[in-house]
Amino acid sequence: MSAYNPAELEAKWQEAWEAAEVYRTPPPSGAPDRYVLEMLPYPSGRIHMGHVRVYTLGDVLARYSRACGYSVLHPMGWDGFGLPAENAAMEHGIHPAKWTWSNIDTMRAQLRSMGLSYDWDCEVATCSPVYMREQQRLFLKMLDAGLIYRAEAWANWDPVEHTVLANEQVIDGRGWRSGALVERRLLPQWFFRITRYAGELLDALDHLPRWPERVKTMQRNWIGRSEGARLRFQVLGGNEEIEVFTTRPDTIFGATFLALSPDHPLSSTCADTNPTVAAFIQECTRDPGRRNREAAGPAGKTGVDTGLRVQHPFLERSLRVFVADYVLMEYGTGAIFAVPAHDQRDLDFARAHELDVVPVVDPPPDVEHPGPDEAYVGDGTLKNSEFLDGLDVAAAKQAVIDRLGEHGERSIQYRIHDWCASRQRYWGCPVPVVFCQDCGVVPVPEADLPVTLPDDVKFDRPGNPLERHAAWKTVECPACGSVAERETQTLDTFVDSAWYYYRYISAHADQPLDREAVARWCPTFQYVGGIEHAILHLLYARFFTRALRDIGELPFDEPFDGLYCQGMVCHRTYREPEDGTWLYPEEVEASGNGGFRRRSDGVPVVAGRVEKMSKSRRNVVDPVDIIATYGADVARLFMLSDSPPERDLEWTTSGVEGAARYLQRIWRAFDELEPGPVGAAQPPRFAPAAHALRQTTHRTIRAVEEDIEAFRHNRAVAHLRTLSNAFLRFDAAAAGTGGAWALREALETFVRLSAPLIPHLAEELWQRLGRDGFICQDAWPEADPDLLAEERATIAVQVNGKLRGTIELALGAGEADTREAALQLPNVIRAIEGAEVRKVIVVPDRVVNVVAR
RNA sequence: GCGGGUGUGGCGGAAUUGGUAGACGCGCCGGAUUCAAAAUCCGGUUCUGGCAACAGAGUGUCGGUUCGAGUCCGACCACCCGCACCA
Repeated sequence: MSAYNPAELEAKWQEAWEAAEVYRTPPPSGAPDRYVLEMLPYPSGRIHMGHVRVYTLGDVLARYSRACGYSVLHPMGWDGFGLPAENAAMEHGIHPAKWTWSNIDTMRAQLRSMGLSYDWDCEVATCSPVYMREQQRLFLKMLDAGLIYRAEAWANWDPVEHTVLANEQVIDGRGWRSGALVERRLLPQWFFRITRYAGELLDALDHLPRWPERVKTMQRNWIGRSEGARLRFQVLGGNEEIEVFTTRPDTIFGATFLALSPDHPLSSTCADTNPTVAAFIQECTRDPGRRNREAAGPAGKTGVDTGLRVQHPFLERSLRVFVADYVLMEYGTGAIFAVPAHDQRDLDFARAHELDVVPVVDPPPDVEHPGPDEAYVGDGTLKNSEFLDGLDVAAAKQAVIDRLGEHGERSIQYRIHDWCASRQRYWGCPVPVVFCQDCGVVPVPEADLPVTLPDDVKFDRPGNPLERHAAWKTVECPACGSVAERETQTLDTFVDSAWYYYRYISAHADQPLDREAVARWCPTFQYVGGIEHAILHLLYARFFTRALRDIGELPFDEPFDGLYCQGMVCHRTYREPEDGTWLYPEEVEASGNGGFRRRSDGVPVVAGRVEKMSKSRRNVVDPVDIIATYGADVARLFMLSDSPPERDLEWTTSGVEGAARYLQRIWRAFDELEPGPVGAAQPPRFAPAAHALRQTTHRTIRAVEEDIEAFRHNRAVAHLRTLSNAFLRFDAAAAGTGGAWALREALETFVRLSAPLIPHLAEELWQRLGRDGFICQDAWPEADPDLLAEERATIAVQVNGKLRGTIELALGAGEADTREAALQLPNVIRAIEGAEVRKVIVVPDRVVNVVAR
């Protein structure tokens, strides 16, 4: 007997798998196809526990699916472009390409050590020239189709990263990666026309039953559909019109003024002649922090009168026009009509500027009337509104829209904006166009693709080195041959990740997509990844799929049939007591009585909250160390045990050691137990103990398959442990007839069921059971229905709903027998003594409830 | 403010969807083994009372429906997440 030595055993099986190419994607065979996909990693240089968790989840599904007879595609790749490579270049003088490719090599080896069943033949790195070429081809096709355009736009400028950010990448006014306060700059940018698909992207969410509800909710909110009307107001004494969007056309008679965004074109027109307006606009531009941020009460709303007046569409009255900082250019038309009585923001502004408040909606009688500084936004009955008087809000909206005529029409407004996808960075996919003095924007010809990045760049100062690279930048115009300039902006890395999962299938194609292969595997059966991509990446991928459909590359709409978002991997934080610096877990040990102390000097350590593993808090455990110490199977098993995959998981030493102890015990059990010979015929009869083991075996099959399919891996592990508990205490010799056979069945079944979770150990145990071939290529066992059924039922007996005992009867015992047996329980007799039995409820095979008083 | 989620032993979590609350594990306690320890094995472990049989309480709080509620309904509390001056 040998000891369980994961390092040796895992290396051995990884080599054997590779030599036999067991994870190669099978050619079409008539078997059903399944595409199992996990979000590709950024090649930071080291895998972390979050990777271990996602990739284990995906791998379990891939392996389980193969066992169930599916042809499985399970690829992996690298999100190769991105800022950390440039930061590394600045800090350490390493070229981003070299840094990235060497990180990819390291991480590939680390992923291999996890025993993941990838077909590396499909591997894709988004920073490879081939990927760039195909992405640039797609870019030009989309540009041609009008799905991409270039426009001067207010951009979110990250002063730390020296680049523009998409709205989605600005969180609380700060860059999502740098955390720097974002500035506003007017720049020419490339946009993807995602708004063209706003309605479709929203409606299609209703047809994604295997997506988490919260992700769909987040996307719905992000797309932000509002129904209402567009209204045009004629400016008095001029020929301009001001167009506004409103969701409350019913309140038009309560409108007391109009307000323009400081960024509204008309605001700048006014500024030309009106110094007050000019000063106000300048103030707003200088301090972007004052906007996009809610400020409560009248003090939070500033603005100035433009002196303009507009005509009310239904009244002889005219309305004043203000420029107000609470009106956002980014939403609707950048102008509003203000109804202070029924909109809190308008009311705040009106109070600050002493403007009229005209209530036009009476709350229903049972609703409390709002205070003087409180706008009423609920339903009610219209008043002071001419032809609307007496209507409710919904009817009034309809009536106003019907009467608008030339003044406006029904309109649907979305919150989502076109996707600003250009970045002023080096390490990204170049936008394949050149600018020519005479010809304007000219696409790079097909034959000249890919536009690659120059190698000879320096990162000695901030900004985009492409702009400073004259030799690279200067080109001949493809159209007229005169001197032109390359676009120096590169694409947001979210463009790369918006379609990589199609490229896996097309990795060797000389065109962006291998349509036949894509049609075979897509949409993806299951996508697994982090919730942090709920909006950005997943929305872009959904958009890209539709865009590709519309340029004729794809025959379907949605990329991912199923989506699963796993929880974070967390760990307790520790701080040094005096100066509060964070301590790594390996610097800390338990000091008994629940406390912790520093390993080096025994000084007590302050134990903080359990938080997501992060380098800044040092509460990280390196998967490479864990795999070296305990093995990949232990790491995988621990990841799957205890916590349901969608919840956060707390990494603990005792937890890993528990998983390691368990695998050791299994290892020993396979040495010590004595199952029957391989391939022996099933005995005609089984002694009771053997029969009971078989029942446990077959019930475990059913339970584990249900658990894996429902992503309840923690339960699958619990059920496997129940099975192993059963065979560990099983004595084949003492069991009698069929004992050895039942034991072999239990052990083989255990190996089959656990193979998706702990693939290396499973192979080894399979071999030691005397079986040939790879378990990872073997079939999932089938549960025998006869063994799933119970023969006897334990029935709870209650008196007035309180449990007083249980009786055991043959399954299917009649109501009368059940009732009689229950009433004979001494405990029941005692409990109903002196009371009158009024009713006895009998649920066969389940429960008896005696109602007595 | 709007939207979504979660709340069960000391801890992670189970509970066939209205029918024995606490599966499985971590931790802890006791025992065996050992000169001793580690490892391993056996037993116990929701709380309170009791040697025990057993009794009482118990799934965030309060109420309701029901023979019976962790599960269904209503109100509330706490925490977490997303969005947020979105007209």
